[in-house]
Amino acid sequence: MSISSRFAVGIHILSLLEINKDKVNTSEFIASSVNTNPAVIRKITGMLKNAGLVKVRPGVAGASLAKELTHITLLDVYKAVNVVQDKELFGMHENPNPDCLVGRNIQKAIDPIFSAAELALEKALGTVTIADVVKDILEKEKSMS
Amino acid sequence: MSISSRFAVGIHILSLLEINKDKVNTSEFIASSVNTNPAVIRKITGMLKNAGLVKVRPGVAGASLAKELTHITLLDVYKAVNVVQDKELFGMHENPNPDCLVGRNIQKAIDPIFSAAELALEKALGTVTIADVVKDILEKEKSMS
DNA sequence: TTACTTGTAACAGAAATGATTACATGTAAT
DNA sequence: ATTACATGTAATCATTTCTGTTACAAGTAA
Repeated sequence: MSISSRFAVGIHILSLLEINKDKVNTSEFIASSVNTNPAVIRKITGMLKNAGLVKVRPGVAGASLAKELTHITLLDVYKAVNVVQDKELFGMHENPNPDCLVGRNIQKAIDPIFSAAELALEKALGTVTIADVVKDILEKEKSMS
Repeated sequence: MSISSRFAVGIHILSLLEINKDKVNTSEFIASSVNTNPAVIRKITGMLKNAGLVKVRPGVAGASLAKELTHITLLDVYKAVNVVQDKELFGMHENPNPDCLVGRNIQKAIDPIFSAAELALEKALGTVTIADVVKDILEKEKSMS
């Protein structure tokens, strides 16, 4: 089981919008870079738009960043594309037996632990910005020559 | 999307084995506490056994802990029940376009970031032991009276 | 031999993902 | 206003994963 690739695609889109900002980034063009269907891109771009990360307008070709590179963290993207509902990274078995000491207390015992782990994950994502990713992409490109 | 509840169930099983260690913990009994099917319990218990966390024998009723409480971390359980393949917590879109600057570098750029986040998650799980969970369960029980 | 348990495989329904198609809606240029 | 083209969105489909369920072989002890 993996967290939906929407997250990775979201990062891809935002990086592309920056690196290719002088041209018109249609869903079709972005789709060709990601290697998927334009409708998939439009859906994800819509989510990024709702989160205030991207500017797009119906009927008008092209998307662009709505915020500064350095002010968009991967956590923002993660939250934007809804890959994990809040406090639900870890699935919990429902209805453990209330007649059992363990059954009636396990959820309350585990919950804060799962929350802490989830928070650690999000904190890690919050320290990286799209600017970092873009920089890295350009560096990897250089080092290929 | 959530990580399989096998993880939570695994924690439940191990806690139960400790708290109920004076009795015989058959898959049927455990299943009644978790509120699921015995076959599900046997499958998960089998995984915990393979990881050296639990003792079970074919034909002989009951399971028990194979290690000390304080030496079983939630990370051990997490790894044991195979809810997430190593380095695959975050799904990645396959085959981005190699003819695109972003497409051909995005994976290498994102990979270490995803790994770091995954590591942060695992580190958080590594700091908690089954002993902590058991203690918490007993405390929650007390505070209910 | 009997009674019971674990180990496993097979199968089914439910939910999520990603791709695809289709089309309504919106915009701008002619 | 008409035309050309892009976005927004819903519907559908194949695939995968999960959880539960059933069934049964194999192991153990009385």
